[in-house]
Amino acid sequence: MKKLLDVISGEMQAAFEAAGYGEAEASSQLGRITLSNRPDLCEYQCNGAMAGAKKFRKAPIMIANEVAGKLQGSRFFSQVEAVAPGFLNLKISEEFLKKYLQEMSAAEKYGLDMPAKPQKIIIDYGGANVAKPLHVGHLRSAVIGESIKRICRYAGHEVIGDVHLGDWGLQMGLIIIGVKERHPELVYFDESYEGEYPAEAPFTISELEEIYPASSARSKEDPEYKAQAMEATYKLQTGVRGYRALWRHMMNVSVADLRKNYSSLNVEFDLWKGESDVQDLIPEMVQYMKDSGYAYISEGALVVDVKEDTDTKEMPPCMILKSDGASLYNTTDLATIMERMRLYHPDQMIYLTDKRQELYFQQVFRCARKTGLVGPETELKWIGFGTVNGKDGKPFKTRDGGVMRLETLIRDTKEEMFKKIKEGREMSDEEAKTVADMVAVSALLYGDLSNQASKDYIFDVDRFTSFEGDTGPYILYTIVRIKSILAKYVEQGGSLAEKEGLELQAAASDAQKQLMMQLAGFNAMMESACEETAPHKVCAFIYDLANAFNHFYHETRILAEEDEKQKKSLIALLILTRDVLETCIDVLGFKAPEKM
RNA sequence: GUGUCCGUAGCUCAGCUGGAUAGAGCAACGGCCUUCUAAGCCGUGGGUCGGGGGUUCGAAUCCCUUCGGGCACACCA
Repeated sequence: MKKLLDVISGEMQAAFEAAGYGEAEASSQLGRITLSNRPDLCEYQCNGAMAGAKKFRKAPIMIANEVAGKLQGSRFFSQVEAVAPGFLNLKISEEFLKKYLQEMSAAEKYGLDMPAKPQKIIIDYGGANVAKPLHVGHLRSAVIGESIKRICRYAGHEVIGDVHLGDWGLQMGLIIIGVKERHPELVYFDESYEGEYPAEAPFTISELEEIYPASSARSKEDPEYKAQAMEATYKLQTGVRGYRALWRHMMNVSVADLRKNYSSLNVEFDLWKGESDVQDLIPEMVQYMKDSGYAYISEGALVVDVKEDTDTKEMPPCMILKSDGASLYNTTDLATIMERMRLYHPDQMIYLTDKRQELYFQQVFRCARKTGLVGPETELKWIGFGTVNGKDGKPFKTRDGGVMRLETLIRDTKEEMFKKIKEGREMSDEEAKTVADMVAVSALLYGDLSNQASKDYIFDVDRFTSFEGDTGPYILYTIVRIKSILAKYVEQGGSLAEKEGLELQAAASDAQKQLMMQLAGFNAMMESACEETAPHKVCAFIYDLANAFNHFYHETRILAEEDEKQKKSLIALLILTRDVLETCIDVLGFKAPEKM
């Protein structure tokens, strides 16, 4: 379905042409219509007359007048006005708007066109490491990645989400020796042991999460300890049985915990792959890079040059192997790219990481292209997100200066929300708990997603969980309000079934028209949110939509409407508003309760 | 040092393919619940869009410069 702005821009363009301003190629944009930035004067505007003034050597107001003349009686506009110095101020026809929304209601995905060629997209997000607790920073990667995945899916693409665990590096060695230190008697460390290893893990998730930071801290001060960890890492990677068995336990315990945390945020991955999955591909890849002449030894390390003539900055080579011959992050990432190309041959791979990794991904992407791992038909995209800061503007910490665990954060937010609900509403504990969880998730996700991903942002739980303003709870409240009216309508004997003559009529008030205009922008918004991988656009849209609805709500008696036809029209509008809002929060990753 | 991102109301942020009077939320103040959820709605106050220069009929938006801040710059991930 054509976007509303495109429809009316087409009409405007035709008017420019009819008035004799169509022949020049540069004028093809003259008819472009945008939302008005002066809602007191008009609903939409076109500035083409001013843009064309120079080209046609004519005063813009004269052009505007001629174009406006061509549009008198247009079925799209109820008002076309040429205003100094050359603005074309437009009001849309209620009848046309009504028809547009009727078509939109009936259309698949509310009029969002599906791509001619759906893309296969792999999105790598989450950034979780085995045996390391998730913290606030992981919230961003998970939440933004999940939303981008859902937006692209809704827009008609095939999207595969991969958590891509950090499960193979030195951190594993550190944990192994940490475990060994605490429980040297475990069979995993007995190299002469040949029997079956226990099925039960010798640690819980909390123990694991305690071991890693302790080991990590110690390795920084104690070179001997670090050497042990490196040796353990080596043993694990070369396949020592006991170490592998221990590693599998770490994986199982940790992945179960990660799943739990992610699912409490409605984050779901299709793939739980990790660095370990591509280890077997590394020798082959390294050999290929050597044989093809791309890789060479520099300062002892194996590297691939990724400089380009147009670079204005230093571009260090992409390192494939360290000088001691060991693999590193780059090696695994390149091997993963190779594997993904073989298994899925995606049209696009999207990586979501902290923005500090920008240069690193530039190197890896260039290397992958230069060496032919990725062909020109596959797009590599990196999305960097900003740091999560505390109210002081510095990286977010707990009160005592430690790292805030994601689990704690989610729990605190849910508890806080539960309290607020019990204070303000009559609700059983059980129901309040369910509602609080939903509202808390909306607060966290909306709080994050409404900011532009690339920017740092201040994480302020008090603000996100606030009942007021531009927040997740406000959006949910609006949806619940609509649901409540619809429920009452049914209670009073109405029916929401499609065949009940719930036909949208032309707007009966200005507030209603504003709401309808806002709804009509859905397909354009969703398309651009997908193209630009920008969940915050969805947030901005539903915030405007919720405002438009609440304004309309306060001016309009819906259930008390006496004209039956008009009442059904209002109900149809409510249904559409609810559905669009729910579609939007679904792509953001949260849901609305029935009551709150 | 090189590169890069950012600087908009007291605070948190939109707006940036150039358009008319720069917008929201919070905070402050004032209204609106016997009527569909007041977690709402309406209103008031609050701005050298970091500074300077340029391009343009027109600049928060484009270009240059300058100040302030964040981040990155091969054997970490």
